[in-house]
Amino acid sequence: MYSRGVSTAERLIESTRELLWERGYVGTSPKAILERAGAGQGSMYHHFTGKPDLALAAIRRTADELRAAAEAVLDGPGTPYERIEAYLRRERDVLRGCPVGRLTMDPDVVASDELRAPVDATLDAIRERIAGIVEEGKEQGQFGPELDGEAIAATVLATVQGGYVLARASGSPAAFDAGVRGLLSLLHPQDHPTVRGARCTRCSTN
Amino acid sequence: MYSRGVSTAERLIESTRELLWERGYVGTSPKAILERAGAGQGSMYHHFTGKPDLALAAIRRTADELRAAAEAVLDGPGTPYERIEAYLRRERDVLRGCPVGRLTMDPDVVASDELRAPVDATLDAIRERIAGIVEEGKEQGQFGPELDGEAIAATVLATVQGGYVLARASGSPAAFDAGVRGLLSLLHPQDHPTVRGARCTRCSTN
DNA sequence: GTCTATATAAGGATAGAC
DNA sequence: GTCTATCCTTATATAGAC
Repeated sequence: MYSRGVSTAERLIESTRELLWERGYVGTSPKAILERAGAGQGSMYHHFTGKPDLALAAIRRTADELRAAAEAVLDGPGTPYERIEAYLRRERDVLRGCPVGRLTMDPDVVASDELRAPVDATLDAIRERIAGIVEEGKEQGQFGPELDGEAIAATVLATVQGGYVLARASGSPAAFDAGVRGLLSLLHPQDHPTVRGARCTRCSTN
Repeated sequence: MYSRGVSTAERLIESTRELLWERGYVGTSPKAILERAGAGQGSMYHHFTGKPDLALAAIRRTADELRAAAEAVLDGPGTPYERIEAYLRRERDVLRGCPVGRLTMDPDVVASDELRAPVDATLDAIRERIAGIVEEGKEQGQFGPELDGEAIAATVLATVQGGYVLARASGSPAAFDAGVRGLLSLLHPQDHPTVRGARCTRCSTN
């Protein structure tokens, strides 16, 4: 329960963010939000028109935060491969799942263009960023020319989002880590010792 | 609404399966189930002890069905690569998501060992089957020896589960297809024209 | 076995006092 | 701005008639 020096509206949004992450939209009631925020009914309906309005504010903030965090890693130092690896291995509370991705399993979120928009925008932005990095890697010869940036980016993002599913199903982060490891092994640019300068046409590195 | 020649218990289970797929566990009420099944309160509490009990029957059936369908494709004809490709490309109603995987985003399902068990068992069985196929492919030289069957299997499954997330976020199956395409391009065993029999150490095919 | 009450709590929102 | 009181609907379950 938030309290010190923070506005009530702020506490409502933060409590909603937590509950949306833990229980999703359909699983989160105004009552639960109010209890966690330490506020009464009146406060919520004073600052927001209702549950969807408050959820929208919470989702927007969560989506923006996730996008910024992902882009910080992707725009960090290192080769294209290293930046993708950094993204895949970045610290995660795997069993909690993705606070943005989980919303796509919420029927009421998907049914609302307004609630779904921030989710879509964030995943799409990260995907585009990764696609660009893959294209960079192709230019530098780190990735083979047969790779399609957009497709690989979708695979990278899907591996993360699906990794959460496998981890939560088994109750252990191991499957998430395995999925990431598998993907990195497929992406890995290796030294290709060839005879007499012969070049592996697939990998296009020497 | 089911009716002809099917028992009430059967109609309750099938209605629950549909609703769990559409709205998840927390989003599905006994009332909605009864309406869809065309049954009254009494019938449900006669055949089942309550919502969790009915949901368990529904989840078990859905999990068993999915497992059988996946294994049918994975045990089909073709090379290891082709069988994995067949699994990845098998017909799916992408925007509906995975009826089993989506349950991992349900707080009440994950909180219950009993409800989570069939979900875990099914995903795990498919993963093991794929891992075995990858190992087969390594023995046959179709996949490089540096690949780890368990890890690749997790990547394959995660790409599918995560593909649903991306597709539902964007409201289009395109991202799912892109993720699959990306993964297949990474897995693809290609002819490696080399000079003077030089061998690409990564791909271990000629 | 199935139905129609009935019961208690929770979901979601409004009204009006302070 | 915040609170409490109140409202109507739904969620989940029980009781008892047929």
